Amino acid sequence: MGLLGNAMKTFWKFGFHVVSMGDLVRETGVSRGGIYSDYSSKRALFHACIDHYEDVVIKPVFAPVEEAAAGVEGIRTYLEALLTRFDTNQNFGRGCLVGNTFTQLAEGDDETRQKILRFYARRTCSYSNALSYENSSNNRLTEADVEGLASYVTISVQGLWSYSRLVQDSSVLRQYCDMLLAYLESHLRGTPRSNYRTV
Amino acid sequence: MGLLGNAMKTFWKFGFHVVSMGDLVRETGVSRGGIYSDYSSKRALFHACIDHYEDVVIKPVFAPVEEAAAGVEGIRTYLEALLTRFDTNQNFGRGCLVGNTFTQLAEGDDETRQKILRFYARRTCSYSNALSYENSSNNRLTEADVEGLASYVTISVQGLWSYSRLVQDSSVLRQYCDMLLAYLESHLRGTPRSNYRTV
DNA sequence: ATTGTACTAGAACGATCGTTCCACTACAAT
DNA sequence: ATTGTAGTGGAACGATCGTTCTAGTACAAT
Repeated sequence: MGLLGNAMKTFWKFGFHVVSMGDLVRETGVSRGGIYSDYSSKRALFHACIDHYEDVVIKPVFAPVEEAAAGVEGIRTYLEALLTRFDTNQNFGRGCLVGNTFTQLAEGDDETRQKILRFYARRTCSYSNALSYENSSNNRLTEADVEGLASYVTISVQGLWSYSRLVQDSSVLRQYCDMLLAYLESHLRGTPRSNYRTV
Repeated sequence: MGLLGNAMKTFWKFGFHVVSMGDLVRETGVSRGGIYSDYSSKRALFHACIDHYEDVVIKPVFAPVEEAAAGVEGIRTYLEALLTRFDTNQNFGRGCLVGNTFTQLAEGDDETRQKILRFYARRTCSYSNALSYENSSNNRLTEADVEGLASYVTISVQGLWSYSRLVQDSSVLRQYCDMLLAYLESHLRGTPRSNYRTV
């Protein structure tokens, strides 16, 4: 799996401050010298892990949202994949590496903070595109409404990831996803507003 | 403000692992000996801080949800109070002490984990009671639906607290609350389902 | 065969950690 | 006036931290 992958897993599970270089040496199988020849510091390695996390963990599972014609179904596919992970993978109980990180940001660590902000901005932008596509069929919502809905999804999914770290089985998470998706559909797929007004 | 209050603030802002005993001495104004005469360890102090947090931070602002006839309005009042805090207080940017903590739980720290689980169980139970009261006027939802809705609120509010740590102004949080409350109302206050079926 | 590269295990560095201890002070109770 | 209590500032403890360094090994390229 490699240095980066194993380091990512370790940070993901325990958090930056809890993980020591000794832990990393043990979990990655790479010596101290080997780690420091590739990364200048524990923090630099951690930043690389965040990038790696977005590439190998988030990107594949998030891909359905980023398709041109994603719509609510794209978001549904994403959430289904998340729930499957929670059920079948060893990833259950870890939450989201990025989401975990910003609850333990040291003051003044603006580089990490900016990294995280950009991460969430990309998610929200993708949600916005997906929902905008869905909305384009009947234009029930204004663009501002779609943006608001996209932020709603970002924050809700943050809650979902967080909570997945705490609970033991995924049924409550599954129910949460169903309700979230029903909410999106009720906003986007219901009878267009104009019909309500003119009838 | 006292030892407990200042220690709580410090842990809240930076997280358990980042805060050192030296930080606590500086921030609380109490000497090392003074702290250790009251609490057996840093961890014991932290646990006391979580209890103190629930008492002095959560309980007052959460009270409207726990009233007998809370309903969705009780939850609205709670969320409004949260948003006001985010806007006016120095608490902005800290998130929730409990929510922050479980993203950085060390493996095997079951005592803290149980503390956190109980915290969220109490929130969900209160939401359930509040929503059950609202539902009692028309019994639109089953008891199981009300439970599901209560979990939905718990997870959503977790997302809200988390995200409050990241964003700079509260407008996106305010919008989130409005949408969440509208969702609750649409489930509880709409025309009873039986009407849809018989008409 | 030699050189260079990449890596290893682990010693060692200074710093800081949580914790304990000590001598001392302030002050209320007797 | 004496005692007891509670707390102070700060030294000191062993442990562990992130980081650097050294000596040695494996192996591909020349």
